[in-house]
Amino acid sequence: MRVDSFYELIVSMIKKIPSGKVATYGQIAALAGNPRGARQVVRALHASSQRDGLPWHRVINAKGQISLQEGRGYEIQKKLLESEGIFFDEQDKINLKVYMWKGN
DNA sequence: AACCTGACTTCGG
DNA sequence: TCCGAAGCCAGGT
Repeated sequence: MRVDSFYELIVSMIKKIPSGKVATYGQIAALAGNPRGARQVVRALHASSQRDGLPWHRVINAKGQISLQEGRGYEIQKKLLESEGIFFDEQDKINLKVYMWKGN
């Protein structure tokens, strides 16, 4: 099977996101070495969410919102984040200034 | 090989 | 501040 170090890197970065914090796709991509690879992060998530074991729900878009649509996991992700103590404002947005993971 | 698609990001009006 | 358009990258058809 084919393994890109970039892909592996993405997965390991996601695993490092601490509970109660979130990271954006672009941020993860940058940490993995490709600032323009946000879409590849999405791909990694799709592939790994099945295997379970990584906090896919802590990855959101640059606006601080969940990118999934209702009935497509949106509610599940929101619930998971709230259970970790993450607060959503009136517009269902997360305050990145407070919850964004600083990386490591 | 060309074209389409996606859990994105950024810039300009 | 909000919305649309363009840019980006890689895998699937």
